Amino acid sequence: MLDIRLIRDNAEQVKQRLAGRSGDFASLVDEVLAIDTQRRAAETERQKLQSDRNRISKEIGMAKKSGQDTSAIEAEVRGIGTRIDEIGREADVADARQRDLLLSIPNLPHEACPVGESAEQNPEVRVWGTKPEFAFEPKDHTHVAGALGMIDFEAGAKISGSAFVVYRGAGARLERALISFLLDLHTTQHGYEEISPPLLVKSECLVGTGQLPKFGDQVYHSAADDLYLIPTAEVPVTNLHRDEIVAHEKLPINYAAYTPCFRREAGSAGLGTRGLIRMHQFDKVELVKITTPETSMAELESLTANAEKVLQLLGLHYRVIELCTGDIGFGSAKTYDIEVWAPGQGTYLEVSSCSNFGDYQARRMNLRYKDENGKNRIPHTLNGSGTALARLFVALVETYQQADGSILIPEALRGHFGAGKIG
RNA sequence: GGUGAGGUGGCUGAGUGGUCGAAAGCACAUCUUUGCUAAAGAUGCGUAGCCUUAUCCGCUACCGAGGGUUCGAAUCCCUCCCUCACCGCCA
Repeated sequence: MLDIRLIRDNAEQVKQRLAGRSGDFASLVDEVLAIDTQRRAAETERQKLQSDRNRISKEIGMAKKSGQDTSAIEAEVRGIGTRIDEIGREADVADARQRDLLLSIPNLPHEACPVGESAEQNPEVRVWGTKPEFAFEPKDHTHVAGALGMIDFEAGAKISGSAFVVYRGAGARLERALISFLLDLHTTQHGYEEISPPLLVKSECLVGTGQLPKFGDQVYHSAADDLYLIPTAEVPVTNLHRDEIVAHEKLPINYAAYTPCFRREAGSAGLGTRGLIRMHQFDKVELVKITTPETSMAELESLTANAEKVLQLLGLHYRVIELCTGDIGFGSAKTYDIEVWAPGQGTYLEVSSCSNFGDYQARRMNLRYKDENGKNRIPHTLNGSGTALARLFVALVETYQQADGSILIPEALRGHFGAGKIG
């Protein structure tokens, strides 16, 4: 959520920076400005009337004590009460409308965010490793892992429908090994605290991180309980500190969480047709940071480096791209995507999206921190996958497949997996 | 799911209709004094909104949440949520 004062005082600048995004938000800014004027006028009027009522009510109390008749003056205050109700409703409606509008305006892209219209203009930041060479035609992971009995799409479809999968045997074990490899790496080498959160959350959490109200059709919802299945651990983990004032000594806060992620993928083309690449449910280890505004950009670099380390240790070729203003996520101010090479696909797959949200999420969830001078300030929040599992699984299987159909397990993972190869 | 007890400021905890945003204690900050690894005293110390050139002043709201009664609600009434205990059920 943007600061209404920022919009009020720098409307043109705000519009200009939002213009870099895809979509037109200038009219929303105008609308919020208009409602803000209305809201403040009503609020001022209401408070003046309340002040009158408080004063007169006090006089009634004192008059009654001294035995005077107060019926005339009571009637007068009744009139004020009616007026307060009327103007109060007006103020409340305007206030709610203003909040709705603010919640549907995306974050301002950071000055450091490259300007561009779409994904084609995302600059490549760096490349690690090289595309592996094969003495044979590398196969798709569905064939390699399918032949070894590691994944079963038919079983997934039978139980839950399309775009669900059952991992089994070495596949299930590989998935589990990856999860503990990732968590161990981030908690013991990178200084993150491990979190295992609930997978069902209240709507407030989704508003806090920005999925609601705009993207409600992408999350699973249990109407009977009004709870939502998390689309990413970002939601419960960042909201751990919703409505809190955190002491500055605690910053930066670093959390790592493994959770399954649930996404409806409504309207996604090609859902489930490319093996494990786009599923309704997938595992992910998420990294979340809460930092001071001064350090958030440096923390974005370290968070991204922490995620990259995963691919380096597994010996997987990848590239890092920076999202341009036209491609950046709704709440993000600056984002790096890490894309791993999948030889069987002949393409790079996004396995991590590392974003600095600035104060956008923190303001939505009323998260603050007390600085060195005892002043309440709004911290910055960041998150990134470290990394998504299903696609990591794809890259691993496709990169380490052998001519005989077996899969080699990279050195770094052998301790967790308990073997050097599959098949 | 049932029954009972509760939800007050960073914490503990008073407060059952009228100068209560709320006593007191603890914690914290600044200052003073004695002195020295501590003690005593003074002062200050919640959040948000409105007004405003202003983080001054002033005003408003907030005592789990939302409604209601009343001239006036932390205090009375209703609904809901949460915590704790016991029972039931259960991985």
